[in-house]
Amino acid sequence: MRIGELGRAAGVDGETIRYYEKAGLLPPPARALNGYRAYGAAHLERLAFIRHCRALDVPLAEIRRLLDFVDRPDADCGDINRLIEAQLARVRARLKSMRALEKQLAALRSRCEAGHVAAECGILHELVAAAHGEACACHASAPDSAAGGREAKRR
Amino acid sequence: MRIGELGRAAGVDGETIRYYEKAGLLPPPARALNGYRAYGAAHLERLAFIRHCRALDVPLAEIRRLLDFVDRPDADCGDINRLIEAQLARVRARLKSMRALEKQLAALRSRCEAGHVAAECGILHELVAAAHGEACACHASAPDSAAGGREAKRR
DNA sequence: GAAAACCCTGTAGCCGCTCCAGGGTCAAGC
DNA sequence: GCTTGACCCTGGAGCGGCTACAGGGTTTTC
Repeated sequence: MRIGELGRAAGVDGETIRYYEKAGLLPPPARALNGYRAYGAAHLERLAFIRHCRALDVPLAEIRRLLDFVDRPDADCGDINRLIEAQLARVRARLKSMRALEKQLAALRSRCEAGHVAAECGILHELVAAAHGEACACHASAPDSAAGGREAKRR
Repeated sequence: MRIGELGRAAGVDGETIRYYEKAGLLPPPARALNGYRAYGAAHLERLAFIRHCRALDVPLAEIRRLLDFVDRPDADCGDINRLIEAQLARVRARLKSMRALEKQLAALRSRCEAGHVAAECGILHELVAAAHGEACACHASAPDSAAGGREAKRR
């Protein structure tokens, strides 16, 4: 099948499929005489796997590692446990900071009644005051803000 | 004060401060004779405000709008309510999908006992099966994946 | 035989930074 | 006077995970 068909079957945009190919997640398919990519059932399966992992918010680099296990079924899979564990830890950390965030925002929301002018806006006042560190719970537990990644690469 | 001092005072990297200036969030400061940026107390206050909003995960574009209100204290602040409301809605949507995600991952984690080989790995099997759509709760409520932004701009 | 739908490659854009190259400046210590 | 190190400058590239577009070619449908 061609890229559009594959995309519809897996619920993925064609450009994204080409991106996965470039990123080394999908093997380059055969080409028809006109140069069009020609996919088979195996590609659909692999693509569905990738999408499912992405739905679990697993980064592409880890999906690549998972696919390695799929490709080498006799490898030891102890790492898979660790990988899932790490992903779970990431998600839980993010959840925790987001719950704190929600509280902050919910508290803010009720501080401004309609019809005001910015100078008297409770929300704005609260934000400015909080920025000074008064009564501010969220500086302590800020959201992870990109959370690591990328140490010691390049060059 | 110079950029390093400001950065230390606000807990922000100097490069980030220059980035905020380029992005139009911090007004360009005066310059010393040697070309060094020279900041005053107002800059520190504004920077602290920005960081506080970022801690609330408010996107820079919205912080820019909030700063407009700070700068024009006589403007109507009805929009601020809507802005906070929108941010809260974003956070809650993301929370919801992340809770589903956590469940999925936690369920996965117990599927593989150590010492296995990839071909028999419960996690891998589960992922592959789920990708086929069998017993998969997470396709229905996938994480927001970049969540919008960017419609109808450029050109 | 023209229009619409599809495909190709390659490149640039989004966010919010972070890092680097390749310079200049300035204070302290020898 | 000279080195060392800390700081500062500009401009540009990089991250992840796509998405969009320019500028072409092909295939299908009317």
